[in-house]
Amino acid sequence: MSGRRRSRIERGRAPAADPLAGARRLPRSFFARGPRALARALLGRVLVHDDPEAGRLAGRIVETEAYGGADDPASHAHRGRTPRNRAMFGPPGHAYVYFTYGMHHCVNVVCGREGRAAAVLLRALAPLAGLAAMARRRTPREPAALARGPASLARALGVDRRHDGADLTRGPLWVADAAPRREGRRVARGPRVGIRVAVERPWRFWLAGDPHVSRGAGAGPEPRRRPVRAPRRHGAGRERR
DNA sequence: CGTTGGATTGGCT
DNA sequence: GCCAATCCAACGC
Repeated sequence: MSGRRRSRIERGRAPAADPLAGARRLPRSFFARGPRALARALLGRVLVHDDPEAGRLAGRIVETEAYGGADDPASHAHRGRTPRNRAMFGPPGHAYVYFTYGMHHCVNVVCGREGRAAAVLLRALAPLAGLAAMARRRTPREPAALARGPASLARALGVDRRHDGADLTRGPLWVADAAPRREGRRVARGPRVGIRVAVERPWRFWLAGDPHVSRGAGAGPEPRRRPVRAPRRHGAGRERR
């Protein structure tokens, strides 16, 4: 949120000629914070992949999930460093891309400080550029579904294991600070999708009402804002991070 | 070295 | 709503 000066972005409807005009690449410092804070801060920013072949592929981040390290039983880094999760322990501002289910890739943004595992899983984007190229690689071609869901998102942007460990502050894969950021939407949160442990930690964040947010396998269509009795413990039972 | 199941998805019962 | 697809990381022996 620096007051950068730029001719006012098109207000109201505007030709999406170049949705990234004037966009700045987010610096390392932006990623140097805890996963929950970053998960929120990333909402509304734009993930960009200047693909050597497909050209510019980009979408606004509308859904994220925070993952910690040893303290987070749902994290890949829960049991320490391994060949797969090593990027999670590296410096912030890099990508942690993993392969799963024998066919899918998922993209994370590494955060926090080097040596301590933490990352934010990118779960859904509102496509902004390269829609045609994205549609070419995706099965449901409906625009709203092109990058809905972590594996769909990776597929749409052409991100795979080659990007594991990539520096987001330098390479073709980066995060832009582009307006309009949230279009007035509030940030909603709920349990992480597909996670069976630490369900009491609502570390999934999304822009309320955004049509590009994933259904969340089994987490219900539009998660409730407040599951009536959310045992919010005070004092004891408080965990770090 | 064998086994288990996954931060998922799309198509079909 | 259910389940197969399809690889391989993590873990147990």
